[in-house]
Amino acid sequence: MGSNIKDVAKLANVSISTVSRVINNAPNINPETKKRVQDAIEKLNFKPNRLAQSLGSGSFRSIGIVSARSSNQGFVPLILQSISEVADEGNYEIILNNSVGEKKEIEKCLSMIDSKVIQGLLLLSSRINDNLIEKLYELDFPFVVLGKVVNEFLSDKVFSVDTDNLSDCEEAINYLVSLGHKRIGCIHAPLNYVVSKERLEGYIEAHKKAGIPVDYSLVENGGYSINEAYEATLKILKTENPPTAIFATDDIKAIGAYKAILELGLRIPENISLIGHNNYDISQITVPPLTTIDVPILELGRVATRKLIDIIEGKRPPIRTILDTRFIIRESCRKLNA
Amino acid sequence: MGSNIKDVAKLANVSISTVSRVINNAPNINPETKKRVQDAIEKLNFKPNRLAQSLGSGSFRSIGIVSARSSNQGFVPLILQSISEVADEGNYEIILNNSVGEKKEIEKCLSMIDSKVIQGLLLLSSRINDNLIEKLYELDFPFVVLGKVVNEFLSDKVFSVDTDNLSDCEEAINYLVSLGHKRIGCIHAPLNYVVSKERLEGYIEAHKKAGIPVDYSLVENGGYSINEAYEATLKILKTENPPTAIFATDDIKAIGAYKAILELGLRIPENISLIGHNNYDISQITVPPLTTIDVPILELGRVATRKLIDIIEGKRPPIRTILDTRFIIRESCRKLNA
DNA sequence: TTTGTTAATGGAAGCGTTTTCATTTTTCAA
DNA sequence: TTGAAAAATGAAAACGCTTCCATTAACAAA
Repeated sequence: MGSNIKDVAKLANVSISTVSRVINNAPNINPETKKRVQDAIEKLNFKPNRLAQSLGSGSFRSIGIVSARSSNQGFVPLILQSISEVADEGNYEIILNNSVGEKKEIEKCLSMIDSKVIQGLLLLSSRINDNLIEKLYELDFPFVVLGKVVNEFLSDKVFSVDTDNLSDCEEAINYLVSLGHKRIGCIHAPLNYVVSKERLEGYIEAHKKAGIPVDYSLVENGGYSINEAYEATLKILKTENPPTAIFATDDIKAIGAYKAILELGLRIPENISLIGHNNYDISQITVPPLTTIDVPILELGRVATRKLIDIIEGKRPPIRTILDTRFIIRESCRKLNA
Repeated sequence: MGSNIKDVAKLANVSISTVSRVINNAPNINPETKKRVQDAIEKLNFKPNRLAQSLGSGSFRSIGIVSARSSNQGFVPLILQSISEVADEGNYEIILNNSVGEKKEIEKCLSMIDSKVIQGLLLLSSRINDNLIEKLYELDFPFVVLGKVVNEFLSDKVFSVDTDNLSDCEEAINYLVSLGHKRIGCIHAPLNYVVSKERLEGYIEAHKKAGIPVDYSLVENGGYSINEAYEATLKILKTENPPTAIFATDDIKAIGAYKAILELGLRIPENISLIGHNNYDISQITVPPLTTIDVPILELGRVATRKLIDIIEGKRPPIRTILDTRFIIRESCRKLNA
């Protein structure tokens, strides 16, 4: 209990340099010496003090996760799981930054960086005017963004992993259009997040391409909670000329929409077609099951973490990686009668 | 950029000891000296190297979270938020241990402890045969468990924060009984987690007290996912003598139950009454809204984290804290006709 | 043999703090 | 006015590693 490298060195009858070499798997060690040191380590149950190692080497091997950014609560536990997986493999610790509010978030990040606690940062999403991203870029600190960086100067300089939100949302709307829908509502998330804006843009773009004018009275901010989405849906459905279909940019919002639709005595898909996004578990279980877009959340976390570790270790991974999504047709949409 | 305590000392014309004292708010510093040092710190934008501080002081000020324990995915982001809040206040970092599987989980914990990375550990739930708890207790390492410790030797020695699952589940069953229900099903989580077992026990206990025999063909393991709960409910409903009410030990499972019930052409609450547990957002939005039990998740996280920090800092907080839950009657239950 | 290389190891100087102990300075009661 | 206690500060030894540099040993080529 409480042995240090010195004790090991003494027991193995070598210098602490040699012990350090064994610990770090350095080349050019006599196999016999190595064995002797390893035996001593075992015997003393020696575990290197990570703080001392870090101070000596200059790296604590840890990555920070800026998680409060993800408005989407279903997302977080899933992605943390895959991030942990990869971080563990690379022998990195994960330090959480859950600060709420941009100011506190930035403060906490800078503090962790300045005090040498973290070697890299993973942002779980990107914002439209992302001050943190700008700061990190200026500092030349290793970081990866999950999502698109919209700042025109930075967009091709910042490492990111993402899906193609624009086109997958277009696909969803195209599908509705192909079923004959022309009045399609949209419940989106707050637009200061890039992902939210992109999804809305996909909705708009598809309309343009189909030659259908967007009726903005059918487009509502559904906030972050089921309940806000419910309210937003209600609003849309109570417009003078209500939609025949609704696209929710997130399954959780779709859940709120279900509620509103049912409450007004309408049925899905008979009266209203509904599409979600993300393919959370719950989308399979709704009645009827929800047509949605599958996002490879775990893979997103894995790829991003690998990329971040590469950057930290001086490699040059691709700047931007786009992962595929998958449109999943279930039973929440129907063909509109002519 | 990259200044250290030495630079500050030089600029302020004092020794590094004095700078250290200022940083750490030690007593007995001349206010003028202090001012001078603070100015120098500001001027050089000096931020103490946390790793060096830790090595010097022997504490990195960080707590580990064993999170993969929580089978309950809705729980994690919420509680992480409140944990972060309190940890930030106390100037502690949060390091995530998301290892899957008991063996890896224990390994990772011990490794973090041995290598001095963490000063305390928060277990997001307890298991029936909890080897990690035993190990931590033997090591006399600071830790807090969210949930009950059932090992008879340890139960009154391990710090914990919890709610009274047994009695809140009893209350739920009592309510159903008061509505005239005698055949009540139960969808529970895997019983290797204490909380799952307790909730089932509450169900059983209430039956006993009411003089109603428990029919174990109505008790099913609903696993971790909505889908497993759905399957379990289906099984219960298809028994020869199906129940008139179902208690799901978690709202997520209740969602699975909704699906199964509706699918069989039954209605809630007309044909089947349903009660959940935890009062997640979604329970308000189901049709009809779900009667459930509110658990103060955020408060649970806050109290546990405060307790852990107290332990780390040598104080003696109460061994066990029980927080109140609240039975929330909504519209998913009805009185049974005689 | 001698020389040049490479493998294997040790010594010691960091890394950037905290903390103990000693020393100097100040304060204040007698 | 003195002396003891308290306040303020500094010097230097930790803390437990990594890593650079030097040294020795081994071995092959000349």
